[in-house]
Amino acid sequence: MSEEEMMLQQLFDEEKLTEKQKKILVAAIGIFSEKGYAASSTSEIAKKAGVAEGTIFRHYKTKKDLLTSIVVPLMTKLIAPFVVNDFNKVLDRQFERVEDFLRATIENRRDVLIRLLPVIKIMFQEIPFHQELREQFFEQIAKKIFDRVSLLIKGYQDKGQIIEMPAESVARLAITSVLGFLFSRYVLFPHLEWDDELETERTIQFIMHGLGKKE
Amino acid sequence: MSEEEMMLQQLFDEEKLTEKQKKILVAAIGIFSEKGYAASSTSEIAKKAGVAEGTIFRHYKTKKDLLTSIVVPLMTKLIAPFVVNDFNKVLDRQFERVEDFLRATIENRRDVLIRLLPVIKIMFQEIPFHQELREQFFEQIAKKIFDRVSLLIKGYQDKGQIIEMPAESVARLAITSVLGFLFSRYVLFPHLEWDDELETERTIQFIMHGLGKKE
Amino acid sequence: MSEEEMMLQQLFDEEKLTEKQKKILVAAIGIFSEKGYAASSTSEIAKKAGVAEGTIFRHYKTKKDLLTSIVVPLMTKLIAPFVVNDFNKVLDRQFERVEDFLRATIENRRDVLIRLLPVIKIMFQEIPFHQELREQFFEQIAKKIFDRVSLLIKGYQDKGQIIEMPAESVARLAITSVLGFLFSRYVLFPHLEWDDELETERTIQFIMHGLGKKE
Amino acid sequence: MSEEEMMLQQLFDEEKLTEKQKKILVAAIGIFSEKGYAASSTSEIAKKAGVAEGTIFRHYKTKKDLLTSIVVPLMTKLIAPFVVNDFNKVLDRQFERVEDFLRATIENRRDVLIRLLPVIKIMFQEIPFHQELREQFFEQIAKKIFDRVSLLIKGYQDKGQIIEMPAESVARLAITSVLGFLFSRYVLFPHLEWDDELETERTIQFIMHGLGKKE
DNA sequence: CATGAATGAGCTTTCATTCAT
DNA sequence: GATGAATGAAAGCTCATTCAT
Repeated sequence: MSEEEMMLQQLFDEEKLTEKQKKILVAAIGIFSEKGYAASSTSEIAKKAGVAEGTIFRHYKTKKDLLTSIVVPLMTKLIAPFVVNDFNKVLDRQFERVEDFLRATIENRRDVLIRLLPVIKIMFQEIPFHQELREQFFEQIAKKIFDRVSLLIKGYQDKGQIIEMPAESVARLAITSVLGFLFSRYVLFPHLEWDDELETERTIQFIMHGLGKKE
Repeated sequence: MSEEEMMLQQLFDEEKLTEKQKKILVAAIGIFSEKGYAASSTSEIAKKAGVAEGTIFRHYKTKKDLLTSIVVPLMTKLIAPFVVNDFNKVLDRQFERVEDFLRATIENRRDVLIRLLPVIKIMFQEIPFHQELREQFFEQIAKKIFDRVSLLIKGYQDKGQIIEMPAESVARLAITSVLGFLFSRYVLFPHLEWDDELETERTIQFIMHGLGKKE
Repeated sequence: MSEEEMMLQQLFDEEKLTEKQKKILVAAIGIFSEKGYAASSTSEIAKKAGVAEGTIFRHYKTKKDLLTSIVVPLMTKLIAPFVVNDFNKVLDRQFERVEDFLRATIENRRDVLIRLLPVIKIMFQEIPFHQELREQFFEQIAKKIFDRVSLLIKGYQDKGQIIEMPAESVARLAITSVLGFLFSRYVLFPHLEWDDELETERTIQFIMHGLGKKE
Repeated sequence: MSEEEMMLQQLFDEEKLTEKQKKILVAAIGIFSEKGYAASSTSEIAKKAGVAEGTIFRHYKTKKDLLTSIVVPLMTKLIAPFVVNDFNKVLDRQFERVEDFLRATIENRRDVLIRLLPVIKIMFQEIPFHQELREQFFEQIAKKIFDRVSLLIKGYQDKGQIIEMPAESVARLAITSVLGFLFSRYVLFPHLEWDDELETERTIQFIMHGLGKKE
């Protein structure tokens, strides 16, 4: 329960949740993430949460409401570091070199991501099928993160550290590389042995210098 | 219907499909891809296919069978170029430079990918929830492609074109970059305007040289 | 079943009903009439009809649909004699005296009413709670019957058989008297002993001459 | 609130009702009358009354209890004038002519009826489905009123004002005429324009002399 | 007294699957 | 082979009622 408690705290810290609500959320996250939203039944969630089925519907008007109550706070959480201005200002100046910035970002977000992995999985699974989630994701997350990242990129381009290329393309390439790493590491092949520090470093080096050998 | 016909031909060419079967498959792909497997009903598929509900179950014992009949041929299709030996031999020698190989591969697979996109979407959506699919995917696809790609990588490393790094890492970085591009292009932001040739080139350059500026 | 068969025939003669549909309708009429629409459960109807609950919903999309399918044909049936023109023409001329017309009308509708009594009960019970039924009732039934009856009244007024009074009032007084009789006879006090012929005659005499003694 | 207060006072004057109880009763009457007893939920009543759901069940053991607590006092109220002996004695002598008695009765009861209309509607809607209500209605109301009215009728028959006919029939004809008027006026067509005084008079004249023209 | 969270039985409805035609 | 009516289990959800606070 401790690990789950931490996940809940990460996601819902501001809100006041009763004991039953917590149990429902933990159970729902577990089952949604295991079977997918549509294939999960509220009765199964209730059983796993140890509450009556009616209790779920007292707190969440519909099953979809339950999904939303899980995914939307996640979105807020994910963009948090990009919208907190102080943090941004620090960021810009703190890291002279791109490599340092990348390393810090990956380190910084890694344990949040790991802890929230089940919820992130739900989010990506369900985004294609629920318009409101999709809209929220693109307008709240994608746009905001992109704006923030664009500024950073331009900063580093001005310093001559990053090649001249539209920010869109730079952002796409860098972000997919980082996410590709995390996706491989934690979703596709979590069962393999990973030297996290080494692979992080390799990913960063790749982003900076590619795979080609300089002669 | 022509576009769908082509998709079917791509996927099921060897098998003999009756007219009704084709309609069922096309309808199922459409609905599975739009709503997800679990949220799709066989009655809706039957209606869209213009057949009776019973007809679906005459050809596919269960709903899951229908899913399998759609996704498994796709897997076979996707690895085809990597297992056809002749093609491989050609590949190895044909492209002196990594860039040329990457360019050719992307070009080569792009329209297959586009045409099969709905089915690919279904595959990735459902893999997490169906063990047999997952196993098939890892053992048939991931492993075979990785083996093939490893050989290629070692070849280019021997030629001194690619830096020394374990093939696993090289493969991961290269593949996620290519897939990240295609995913951004065709799934996340298909509505944006893309200069395909230019972005392909940027992706290749990124894989080879990264984002860092050489001074 | 014979009595119920006749009821169904009266109500649904034009439509082709399968055996199961008939059973569902008969069961639904029985239970709706006994407990009221809202207090009846589809599972109880299914059990009484001897079909699976799903079967009900194959034929009637919703529970409300089932209600509508029962009540709307009744409305059509009830106004039938007033909209069939031939019948009307005959009516006008056939009965020289108002008394004869009233007697014929009561006789004519009595067994239809008795047979359809459970459905009529449902109709009046549910009209206050379902707008579409209410609208249909007022526009289809009330208006059409009133129009027809108004003409008759004016005819008899012209012949000097009925006092001068607006048709609305005449119609109201006559109709409520007839319905009041039938309501008392078949709904409120069906368990009392009734001399039907005698009470019919009394009702007619009352409509014509009232309760006051002429000296 | 004033109109509702008056309704409550009419119905529950003897009992001591707390503020919450009054709100519950008013809300329940409103919702029962609008949707019917079975289709009304206690939670909706609680919300409309502005109390917690539990509060309803503190005052009324069950939902049915709430219905009974509304309908039974109504019955008592409705027969009140017929069982108060003094009033009866007065009645008998006060009105020489039947017409005057009818006029006085209609006038006398009209505003009570209007004010209690929602409750009366509930009563008639639910009587068919609740045996205790039905029994109470027949034994308390119907019988008592009939007894009282029979006496009156015989009195007027003795005076030669009413034709010789069994009291049952006379009562039925007179009562259905009066109720038919009130039902048309206040339930079926309340939206039409009514000249109340005129229609009352017409109804009385009809009861006395019928629709037939005397030659 | 009053509250409202919690309950679990029961509701309407959907669904994959079967099978007589 | 194809059909679609029939099934009954299970779905999401509502509700009257209870009870700790």
